[in-house]
Amino acid sequence: MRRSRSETAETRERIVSIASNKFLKEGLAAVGMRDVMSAAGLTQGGFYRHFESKEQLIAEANGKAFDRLFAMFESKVVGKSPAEALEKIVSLYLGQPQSKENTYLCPLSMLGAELSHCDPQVRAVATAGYQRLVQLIAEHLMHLTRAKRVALASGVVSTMAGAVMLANITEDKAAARSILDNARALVRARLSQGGRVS
Amino acid sequence: MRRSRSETAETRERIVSIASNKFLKEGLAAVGMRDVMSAAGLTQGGFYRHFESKEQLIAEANGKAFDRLFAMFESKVVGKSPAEALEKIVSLYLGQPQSKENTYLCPLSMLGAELSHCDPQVRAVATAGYQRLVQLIAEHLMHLTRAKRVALASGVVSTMAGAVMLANITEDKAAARSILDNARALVRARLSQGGRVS
DNA sequence: TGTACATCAGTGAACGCGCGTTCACTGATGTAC
DNA sequence: TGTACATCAGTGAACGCGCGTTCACTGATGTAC
Repeated sequence: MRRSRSETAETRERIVSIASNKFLKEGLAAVGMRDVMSAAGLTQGGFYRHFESKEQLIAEANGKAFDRLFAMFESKVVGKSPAEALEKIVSLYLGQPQSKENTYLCPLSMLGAELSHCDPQVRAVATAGYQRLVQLIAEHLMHLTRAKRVALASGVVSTMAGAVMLANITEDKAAARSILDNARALVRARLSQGGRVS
Repeated sequence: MRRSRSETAETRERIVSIASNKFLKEGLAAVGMRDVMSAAGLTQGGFYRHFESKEQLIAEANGKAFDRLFAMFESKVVGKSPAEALEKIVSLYLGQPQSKENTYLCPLSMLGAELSHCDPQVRAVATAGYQRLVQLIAEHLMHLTRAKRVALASGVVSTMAGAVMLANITEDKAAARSILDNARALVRARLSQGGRVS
């Protein structure tokens, strides 16, 4: 039975949102269309009224995940000094594996290599998310040329994404924690020298 | 038709070796038993004469990938000073996405999050590989207590694994290269200050 | 050492299953007059 | 504003497919005497 425009739009958003959470927690391959649709209170067949394919849903779900992540970062950082903001962003990013709510997760670290086997549309979303993360870090750095800020931020993002990914693989919680702590220490040490090479 | 003991052992090794390459390049989910067996010149049914399940093959294939990687590192590093050896290992690790042969790849960066959804056996192999990599880096560091060397090495491994993972997602080769270069610069800067926090 | 038998590596068809996707159908919503 | 019709969101069965795994069978290898 046909739904109103607003209902249709809400349903679509709900599907993307639920899919986003499921993909981030269970991986792209492990989540099927039936899983997503039934979690949204719908049946399988309705999926293709909203999306062309699973790949399209993956692309949109990851776009949404990035949007949520950055909105959360910005909300937690308003009014802070650049140094404090940077510290906060790093803490929030590295806190992903231990966060209780689990609602703000980064596709780069949660899906990682799986993204590299997706179609160009999905990879473009992932690459854009990566660049946005680098920009966010870079704009809180000081005393450097723009190019050097971006270069430093890029390294920091690699460290953070790698640490979260590795922490998720580790079953031992203490070991996972120390991976995150060590990444944090490395980032902090590198940032506190302000990009200088000794 | 039954094979001799040595033939059987060779066949088993060949299957693991081929599986290892395929998993690293295509991902765990994308590689099927038929793919592996036919690439080894065999038919699907024979698989279960050698392995109990796909998960067991994944565990052994990743174990083999780590063994190959570390053997390669050691062979390229013999007779070098600790500092040179460290530089070489970092270069080799970060060179994975651009290497022509593609025979020495690290499961951590090539499979990443996919490993965190595997069974405990596979995750244990991945965790052991991670620790081995940390040890390898740590033992080439100087002027620090053992605990500090391990902590620093852990951060370096996060950076390298993250950078390779991110570079693989990026379709633009120049962008991928700069991710790797920036990671390398960060690692180098951090190592050259010898673990000090300024 | 030679013979008789048990073992088992490898074959290829088949199993059950869940996947992504399609389809005919329903009935409320949107549109045209 | 009211009526008649077209649209289309959602349903649930069905499709084809490839997956991991099993199985009866073959025949060379290994073992026991």
